[in-house]
Amino acid sequence: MATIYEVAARAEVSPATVSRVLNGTNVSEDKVARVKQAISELDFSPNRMARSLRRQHSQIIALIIPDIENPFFTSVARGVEDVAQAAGYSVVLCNSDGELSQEAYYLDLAASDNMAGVIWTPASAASTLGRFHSPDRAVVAIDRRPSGRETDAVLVDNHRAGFAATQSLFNQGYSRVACITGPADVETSVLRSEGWREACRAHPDLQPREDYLRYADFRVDGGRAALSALFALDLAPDAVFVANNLMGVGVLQELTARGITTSHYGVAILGDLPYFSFTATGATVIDLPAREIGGVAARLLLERIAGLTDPPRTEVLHSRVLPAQANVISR
Amino acid sequence: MATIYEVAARAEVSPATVSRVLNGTNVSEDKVARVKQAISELDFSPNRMARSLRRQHSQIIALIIPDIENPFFTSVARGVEDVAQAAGYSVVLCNSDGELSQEAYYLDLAASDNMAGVIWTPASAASTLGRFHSPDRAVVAIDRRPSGRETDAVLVDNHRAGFAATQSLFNQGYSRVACITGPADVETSVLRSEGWREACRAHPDLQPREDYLRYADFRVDGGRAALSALFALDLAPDAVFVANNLMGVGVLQELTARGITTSHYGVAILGDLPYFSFTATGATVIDLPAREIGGVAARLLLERIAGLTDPPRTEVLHSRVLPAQANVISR
DNA sequence: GTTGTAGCTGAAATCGATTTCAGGTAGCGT
DNA sequence: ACGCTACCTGAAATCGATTTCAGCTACAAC
Repeated sequence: MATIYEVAARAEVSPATVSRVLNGTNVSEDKVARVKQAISELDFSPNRMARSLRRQHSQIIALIIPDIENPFFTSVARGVEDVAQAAGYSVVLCNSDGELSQEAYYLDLAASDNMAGVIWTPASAASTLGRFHSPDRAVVAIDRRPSGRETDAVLVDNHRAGFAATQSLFNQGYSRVACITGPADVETSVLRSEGWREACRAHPDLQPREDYLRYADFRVDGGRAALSALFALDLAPDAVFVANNLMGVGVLQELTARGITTSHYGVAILGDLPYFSFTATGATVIDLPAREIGGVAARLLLERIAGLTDPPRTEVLHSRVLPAQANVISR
Repeated sequence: MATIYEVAARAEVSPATVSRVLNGTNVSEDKVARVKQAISELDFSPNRMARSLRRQHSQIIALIIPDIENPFFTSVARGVEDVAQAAGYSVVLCNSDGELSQEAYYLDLAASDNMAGVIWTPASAASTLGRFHSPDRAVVAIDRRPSGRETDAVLVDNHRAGFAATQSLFNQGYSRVACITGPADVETSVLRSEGWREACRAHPDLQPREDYLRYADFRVDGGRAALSALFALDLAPDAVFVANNLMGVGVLQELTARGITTSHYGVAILGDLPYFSFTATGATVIDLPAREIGGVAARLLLERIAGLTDPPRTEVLHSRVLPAQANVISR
């Protein structure tokens, strides 16, 4: 691959001038023309490693998420990529698997690779930026916030979504509504379950039963096990609010296994599963604007990369309750 | 962030020695100790851009796929990432959207970024590596092959899978089996439909009808439209083999919309949809080992990066027909 | 005692861009 | 004519590692 020196030689200018042409600063017209000519003749494209080394940051954004096989994060990734790519940045995908050690590994990587910025879903409330923490490093949190709140964040209205989901179950006539949420040390989990709790309180003849609240792991099997445990209670609930999409799958699996249909058992799931649309699960789904979340996060990050120094901002996007049947044959 | 020079100064050795410690070559024990001490005191980690510039390739692998929101490719990505990460490489995710221009953009990027290698699903049979083509660049194709066949490839037994899927529909008692496959210029599409054709031929009292073969786009809507068109034929088919998972969703949508169930209409889908397991779609699913494909591709790529110069290799992984009910309540 | 070999070590070159610094030229005002 | 900007330009330093090259030491063999 050609270098800037070969271009310079061919155009009979100095490498500095070539660089200036590349970066659009003041160069006389005839030299610009000669350089462009040489560039195309040599099929030259600048070496990004050399550029990054000199500039002290690369054109790469790290996206750290807990599970790339969860369609929610896939859509987020898509949103991030669309915006990032349009701005000339590439996205490195990093699976933390929800583990602090993996997360720390990737943050370290982002630092030693001088990546332009990081968009991440902190694995837990205990997550920290480690060595990536620095005033001039761009960071945006997605879906949850890290322990120190000093970064930009893009969130959904978790509390309200939990409330609305639970509410809709009451409206459907159920009275003993349980809640299966994520790990207790994840902010998102807690907010969603508090939405549930509040909706229960608002219900006149019912106190929220604490044994109706189950902390699981945001995964299929965890959701399934949690529902199983709920069934073992003396007075089992007759409906359940599930705080993420995968646990929702687990719940539906368990119901199917027990031969129970959603016409007899209320299910509201926070977060959708694309391509499920043709099956009548009968569950109420609260739609999360995943792709938009990614897009907004990327935009905030790019602003930081460009040097914005405003105090941390938080964008809250809204979820949307889909009526129990709307997920049938839509799309 | 500390540099190798600061470490050298603190350990009272030359930068060269620090580098040697970092890379595990001959250094006396006491200096190794001093250097390690200094490294940990300064919390030093080497700047990967500088390293990449000097070494002429980075520790980054590009993964170019047509659709990150397709669970098949998501699983592939997961498989690639697991293997790559264990070897100290990161994965940059690139969505080509099946378009040659996007694909070319990312290949260019991989070249100008001196990425260690590329794993890709060529957008079409017309895809070429462009400027990334070079004897000492590592490349592995996944799922399909590019026009020149000079790279390693990881494929599935497309022809056989198409044959088996079709066969299973005949075995279930259907006799007019149609086929909905992908674009005609994609190798994978063609092989799968040829599997279908052969299975039809093998059936004594039936010639494969060419109007039963539909080329679509591997997407939901395309599958749906294709089935719709099949229904419009004089003698409509009574079963259909669908050549990928998303088109399978489209087909199931269309059937649901028409109030037809899979007990009256045969459906065999090549490629599964994770998390669908709890719904009894009644469709026969041919499982593809997506994650394994990614893992194998990454392994082949790493071998090339390490300098292997054998002639191009092709690994074929096997699909597996799941009986029509096995996808209910599994997992 | 001399020579040879093996193993360490540091100085300096190198990777390919960007950027600073120090001119050089041209045009304009007085 | 002289001085002042304003604008271009190229030489050289720079980013932070790796790697070559040559020198040094220590020890063994003859």
